[in-house]
Amino acid sequence: MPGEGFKALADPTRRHILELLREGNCTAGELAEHFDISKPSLSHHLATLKNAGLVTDERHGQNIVYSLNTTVMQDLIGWFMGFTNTEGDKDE
Amino acid sequence: MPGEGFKALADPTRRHILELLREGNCTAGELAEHFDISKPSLSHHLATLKNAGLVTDERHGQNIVYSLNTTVMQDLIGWFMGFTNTEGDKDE
DNA sequence: TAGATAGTTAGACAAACATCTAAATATCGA
DNA sequence: TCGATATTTAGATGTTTGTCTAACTATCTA
Repeated sequence: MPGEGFKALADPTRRHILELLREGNCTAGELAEHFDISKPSLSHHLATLKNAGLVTDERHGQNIVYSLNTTVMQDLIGWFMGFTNTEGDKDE
Repeated sequence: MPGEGFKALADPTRRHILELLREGNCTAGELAEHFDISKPSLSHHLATLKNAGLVTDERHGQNIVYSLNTTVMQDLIGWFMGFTNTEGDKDE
């Protein structure tokens, strides 16, 4: 059920996090440098993304490195794909 | 700015409306038959979708017919596409 | 024009959400 | 083990969201 994924995508900060992660893995601190919100707020957004399965985290010493989970991203894209090429489903 | 679109997609009822509209245009009343919420609530969801540009409405006599706006849908898909085939952006 | 039907707008309310500060946990280095 | 650094958890607060009922607007038909 992709519901959590869509809810996670509703917030612009979280979409921006995903865009940053697309360029490469980041620690929570590195991500925080890109935003004007407190670290606890960012941590909360990361928890939301993790809960939705969109990112994974892994501790490396003092840092926690976040990575994109493209598999779940693909699932969401799959939903959208149902809205493209609908002509093919009908009579054309 | 696709922000409104993503927010509109965050609600399961609204996603279901889009899925129904994908099969063909519907009046507000026809859509209402598929949900257990009041008509004002549904109307509010339709207004949200319309505000996001995801649907258009047109009055036909007593009825108001809602249609999918696939163009805006494509814009959202475009955002997702940035997350696929990222290998191609790098070294492969 | 009066009544019925289709749909929206207005206003209220509880639940969910984004944010903050303060405190806690985890790891590293001396 | 002690202090510094990185990050999360706890608790509070203001805003947004989804829902409702009641009332309103628009259109059709007799």
